Amino acid sequence: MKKIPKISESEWQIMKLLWAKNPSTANEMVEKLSPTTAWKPKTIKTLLNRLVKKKAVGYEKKGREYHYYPLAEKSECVKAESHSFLRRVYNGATKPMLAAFLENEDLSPEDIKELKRILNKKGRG
Amino acid sequence: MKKIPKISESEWQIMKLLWAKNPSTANEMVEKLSPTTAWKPKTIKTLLNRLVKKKAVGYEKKGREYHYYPLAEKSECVKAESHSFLRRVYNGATKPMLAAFLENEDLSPEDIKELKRILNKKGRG
DNA sequence: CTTTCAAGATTACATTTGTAATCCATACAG
DNA sequence: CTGTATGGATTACAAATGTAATCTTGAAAG
Repeated sequence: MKKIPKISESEWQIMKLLWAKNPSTANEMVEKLSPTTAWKPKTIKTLLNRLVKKKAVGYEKKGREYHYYPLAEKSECVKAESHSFLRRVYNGATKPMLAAFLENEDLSPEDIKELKRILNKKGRG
Repeated sequence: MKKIPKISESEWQIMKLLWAKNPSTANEMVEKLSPTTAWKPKTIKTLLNRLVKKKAVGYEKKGREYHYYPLAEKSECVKAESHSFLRRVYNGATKPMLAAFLENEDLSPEDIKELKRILNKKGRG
């Protein structure tokens, strides 16, 4: 298993964009983030630089701009962050965490059906 | 709803101890943490101080020691941290998050049964 | 009472993070 | 060709965090 770099709260925003559209230019990301954040373009460049330094992101020069792409795998990062959360908040106990979410969060009947389906498959496995 | 202070990774360790045994002395916590962390006692005192400053923890003087107790409510902190995680990693989408955990984490047959029970109750609700 | 030792208060310091502004080089406008 | 604007590189700076050492004070020991 490769080692995944630690990705901060703000950096996660960037990574999610890159996983969704690979590759992206800095300006594309500025566009996509402008409705949801108040970040100045320079801020986004800084975050990209840090991610490059952490080897979470790579780039290729295309004309005057860079085309950035994720180096860290989404599934790995999600797993790491999930486990970190689970450990921090629930001492690593999966079931209580799931129970809390199932009880407290809104779920549509379709969601519930889908989750039951997963549980059934799991039970049989 | 009251505003809950931001609790860092390390501080969570402290808060969990205080929620589990309320109140606790600093030395009790040092004891409890010594198997799991490499923190020096002074480090733990620092974390307690910061939590006091953040109003997440209070204390009462008892003889020469303080008896520390949580001011922030566990359920509130757990909820805040959960939502933060959900937003950061899953853009706030509960179902995909649950599906990922259900599929990837180990669950005993009893766990599965219990979770199904919760889902059934939810479905009926 | 006085000394001392340990709790807590204060201070320390590097790293990470959030948030950007300024500097520099070069691809395009003319 | 030359000037300029823009993308990226470098620098900036405060707050938060991890991790702890030193200072201060008062309770306990004698």
